[in-house]
Amino acid sequence: MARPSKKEHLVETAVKLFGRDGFHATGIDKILQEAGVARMTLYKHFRSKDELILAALRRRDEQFRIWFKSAIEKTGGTPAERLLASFDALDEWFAGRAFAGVPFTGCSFINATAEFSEANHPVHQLAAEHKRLILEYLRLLASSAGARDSDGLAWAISLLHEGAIVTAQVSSDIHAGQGAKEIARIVMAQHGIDVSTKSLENEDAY
Amino acid sequence: MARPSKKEHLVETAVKLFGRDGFHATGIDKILQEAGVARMTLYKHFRSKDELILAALRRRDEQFRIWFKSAIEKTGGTPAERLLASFDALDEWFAGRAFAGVPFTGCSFINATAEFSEANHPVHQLAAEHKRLILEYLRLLASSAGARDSDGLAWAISLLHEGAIVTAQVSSDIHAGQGAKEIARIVMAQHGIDVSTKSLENEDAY
DNA sequence: ATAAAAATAGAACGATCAGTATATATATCA
DNA sequence: TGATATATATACTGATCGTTCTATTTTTAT
Repeated sequence: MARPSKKEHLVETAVKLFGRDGFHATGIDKILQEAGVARMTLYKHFRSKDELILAALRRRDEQFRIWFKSAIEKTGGTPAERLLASFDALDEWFAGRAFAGVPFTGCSFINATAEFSEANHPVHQLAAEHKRLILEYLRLLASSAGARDSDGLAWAISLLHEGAIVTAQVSSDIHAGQGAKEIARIVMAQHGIDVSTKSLENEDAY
Repeated sequence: MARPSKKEHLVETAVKLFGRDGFHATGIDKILQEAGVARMTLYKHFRSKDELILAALRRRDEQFRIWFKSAIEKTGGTPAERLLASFDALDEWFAGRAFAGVPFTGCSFINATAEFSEANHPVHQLAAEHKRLILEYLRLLASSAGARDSDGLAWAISLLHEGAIVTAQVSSDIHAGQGAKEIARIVMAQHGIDVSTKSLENEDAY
């Protein structure tokens, strides 16, 4: 069959099923069946289920960060506006409009630490790394936005992201991002960034 | 044996193991062995594993809310101070000092929605109800504190809680509560509540 | 065309899963 | 003492778990 396909398709299927049903609840057989791949093909590419989990999460990390940054940057605003736009992106995700109509089932990395609680487990560490990479991106935006304490602001925005994700997940609150956005506005103002609705509209207008 | 014991001990063991290792990864046999209870005793009290999960989460909801409220109220401050004290309580939890030295492994209810993603699943709904009850308590505090929009403030504090919990869990950040507390101060000020460190010290002093 | 590589089907592994059956023992309370 | 819970141990389902083995077929590259 097509060379770029088998292993890749296996990982993509794993991303989908692990994300929807969880890691322990998703058996190898279900992944194989859904992907239409033979069992030995899996074990030719991966030593174990754990390695498939890691591969799936690495793929998800790549996939998510690419989508997230592009969703933010396509708005074409200032760094301050992009920080705020990140919350609009979250709501798109919550509404199931982010990844080819796949329903929102929470953040795969938060969910991963729920099933792998030991901090030194490779899966848990991969989740922590994913969050670190996003935090780094937010730091860049916060710094470009002229925040007094860009590290502190980025950390705060990240915490608001996590809060919105969990609120959307647990309480089925599709608009949690907008609520978090208002809090972000207050925090950004405190960091010396102008976030008045007017100035934002002026940026967009004409 | 002691009447108040067998079923109760089973549920408490389930709370501990489900909380630490997750729901699907924790087999019935491990719970029975750890609790020192016969298998048939479990099925005399519970129809299925799912019902044990529900019982464990109900117990955890009770246990957690009682601890949380008492940890906040023992500070004896004003309603505004209690809202801020909630973040100190979180850090106690994160440090493993809240529940008889049991290490922090995240919020069992957030973790539950990670493993039961369907919103109408009884386990997921129980998790949502738990969060609703905490939000109700925060609304009471926000209202007593004289917040302009007590619903909005309570919602914001709740979101900061979730953000702190997830940040502590994923990134092993034991002090996430203190960071969230600073954000809460800013938000509360915006809601017309005096949260200057000075006024708080004045409340405590002497 | 031929050799090497990749993917296939299918059986089997031992372990564990949730749940049931049976039969014995231990309490509780009249 | 005797009747009635309640708990016990143990073995047993049938299903599924992750993983390995063997042997065959298909694809790729020379």
